[in-house]
Amino acid sequence: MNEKMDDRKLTILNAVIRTYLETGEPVGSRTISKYTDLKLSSATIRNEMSDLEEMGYLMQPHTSAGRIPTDKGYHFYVDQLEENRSSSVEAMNSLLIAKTNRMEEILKKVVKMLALNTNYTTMISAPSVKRNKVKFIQLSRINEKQLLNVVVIDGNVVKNHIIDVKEGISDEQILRLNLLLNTRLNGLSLADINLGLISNIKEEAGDHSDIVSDVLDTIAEVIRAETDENMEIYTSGANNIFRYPELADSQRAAQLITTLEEKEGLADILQSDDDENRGIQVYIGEESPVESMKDCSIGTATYDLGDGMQGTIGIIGPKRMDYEKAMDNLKQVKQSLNDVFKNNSPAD
Amino acid sequence: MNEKMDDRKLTILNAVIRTYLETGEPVGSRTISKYTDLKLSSATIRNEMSDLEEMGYLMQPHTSAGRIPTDKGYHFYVDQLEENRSSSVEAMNSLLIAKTNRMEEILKKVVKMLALNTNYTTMISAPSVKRNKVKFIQLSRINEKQLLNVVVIDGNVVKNHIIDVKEGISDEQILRLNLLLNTRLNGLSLADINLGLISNIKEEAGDHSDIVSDVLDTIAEVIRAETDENMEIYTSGANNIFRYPELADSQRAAQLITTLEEKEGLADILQSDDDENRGIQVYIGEESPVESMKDCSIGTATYDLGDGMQGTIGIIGPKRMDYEKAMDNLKQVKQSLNDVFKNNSPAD
DNA sequence: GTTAGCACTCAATAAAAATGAGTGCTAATC
DNA sequence: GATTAGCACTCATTTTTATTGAGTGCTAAC
Repeated sequence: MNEKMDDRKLTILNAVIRTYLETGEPVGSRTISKYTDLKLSSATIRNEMSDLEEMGYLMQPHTSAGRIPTDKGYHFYVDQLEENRSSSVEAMNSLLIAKTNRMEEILKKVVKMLALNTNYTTMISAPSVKRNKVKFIQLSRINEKQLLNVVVIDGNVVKNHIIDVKEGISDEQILRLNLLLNTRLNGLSLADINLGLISNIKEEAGDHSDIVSDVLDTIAEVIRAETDENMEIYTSGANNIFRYPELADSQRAAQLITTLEEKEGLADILQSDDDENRGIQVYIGEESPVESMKDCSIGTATYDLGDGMQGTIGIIGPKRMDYEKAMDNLKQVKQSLNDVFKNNSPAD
Repeated sequence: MNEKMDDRKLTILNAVIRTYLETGEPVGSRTISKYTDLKLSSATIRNEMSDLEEMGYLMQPHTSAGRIPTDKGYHFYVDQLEENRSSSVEAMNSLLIAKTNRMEEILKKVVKMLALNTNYTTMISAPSVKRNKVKFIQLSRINEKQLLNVVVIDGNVVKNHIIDVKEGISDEQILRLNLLLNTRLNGLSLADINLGLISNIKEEAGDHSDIVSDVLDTIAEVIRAETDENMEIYTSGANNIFRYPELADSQRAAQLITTLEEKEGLADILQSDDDENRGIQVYIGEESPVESMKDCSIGTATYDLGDGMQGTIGIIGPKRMDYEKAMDNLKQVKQSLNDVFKNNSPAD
């Protein structure tokens, strides 16, 4: 009963999976008997496949159909790939990326290119730093009743906000506030700015403590914006799900589209989990953290721009996706992003 | 042969269309005979419908089926509505909108709410001004080698950019540059900033003409970004297309999704066409400017924030959309947006 | 251990029949 | 002359039945 995975079984399992990836149809014993080198009759294959089914790698969609891989079967296949692969995708045209220097533009371009290359749906999360520190604060006058407040944090993320002031404020007072805010807040992270410090600063600010509140709100907002929870995420190639009949029926498609549009739970997939950044992660079927993607497979890779800034790229496809291609592409994009930003610090 | 549209025909036509809007099924004579007050037999209705078909308002999908409206029929119906309608949608919760003050957030929220309310796909274009003027320019030092350049234009659209400087620059020089740039450029539009002016400024800037170039580039970028061509557009409720079988088949759906994702041609629909801003525009079927929406109807309304800032809201649905509801909602959102911004100048 | 052979299963496809909503036309009625 | 009842006819849709064929499991022979 409890069979052991021998060499021949392995060959057959791989053949079945690879064939299924191509065709999307259950694959029968006769097909394999012809497809492989090992000259075995369909009957023998049949016995082996029966064993593989018992072992949990294959299954039949119904009594008298060929076999298709189970999630476990896919996983076995993917793990195998991961070991002895060498990327073969030609380098992405880095120039195309380097040309524009707005982070948002780059990410959109990358995710689009990836979707185009792979014919799958893709997503990318904007890089976010682990511990964001305030780098620079600037208040300046726009007119009598309005001030412009600019906050820059690590990674040159800039946030501006217009503050309405009721009573007049002199240029000198603005200067003083600038000095105060910068000396007290620069280099601090969100955690460092505690209530004691805040009331301290407000006291020093005197009349204009309300402006200080406003500035602090802005700081909180920009740092929060860079945190995992409301991570910026871009997607592309949603239409590609219609290439794969198993995902294209109204029910599933509507759910998927909704997920992608609302970006529900995508953050869960794209959070750059462990620092043990071991390359490429693959979620197959039920393993997906997101309900609407239980029929999909998802590949992710984390890219790193240095200074602790990192984000994640993801590819979403059917379970019978071309894992080799997907993984190669992920690896490639990851590398390209790392390279492009090595000597480059683009501002948003 | 050439019948005239009398009162009874009109009642019947309206009945047919209204019924079809509900059911999506071709509607037969017997249904109408029961549905309307005018006590007529199915046979009579049949004759009238036959006339209406000849006149181009109705058609049969196949020989022995009920009638469905033609594009012309829909149009007749919609035009009729437009005349004697009084909006009945309860006011959108303006507070919800007013709370946040980032334009982008507002638009996303509005378009989402609209999609939720109507169960159609919705879109909105960010308000753009016709003639953008520079309002405020600020250069400030981040550190030894970097300057932060902030440009504010009409409508409080803010753009910032970090400039790398090779050689050192003194605080005094920065002050001088600020003065120079502001005195020479404030209040000017893109068209006003010509080559003569540019070389003048550069000359005055002396050593730091390269910084001036950088600043000018930023100005060009921000003003260009606000122009019609790369108008910012937000969409929501793409998943709603799956509610309507006539749009939900893979073919059509994939095209629609692609259009929405890439925002191909949406700008054409949302351009706030004529200043003769006559309320609500409806494109039915073939009238759509976008290929993938030839099976849809599109309603648009232009909103106006004053100062010549205007954008457009749009609703995309099946041809048998609930025009009344859609138009009411458009009217309502338009009004709300106008109201909310009346005393409010949010910064992006 | 391998394979040929055979009975059996079952989704998918095709073909045939039944249904029923709706029409157009004609002749009778108001 | 407008309205209506009645009837034969059309045609998409649904239901039913048959046919096909890929694939399996099992057994017996090699």
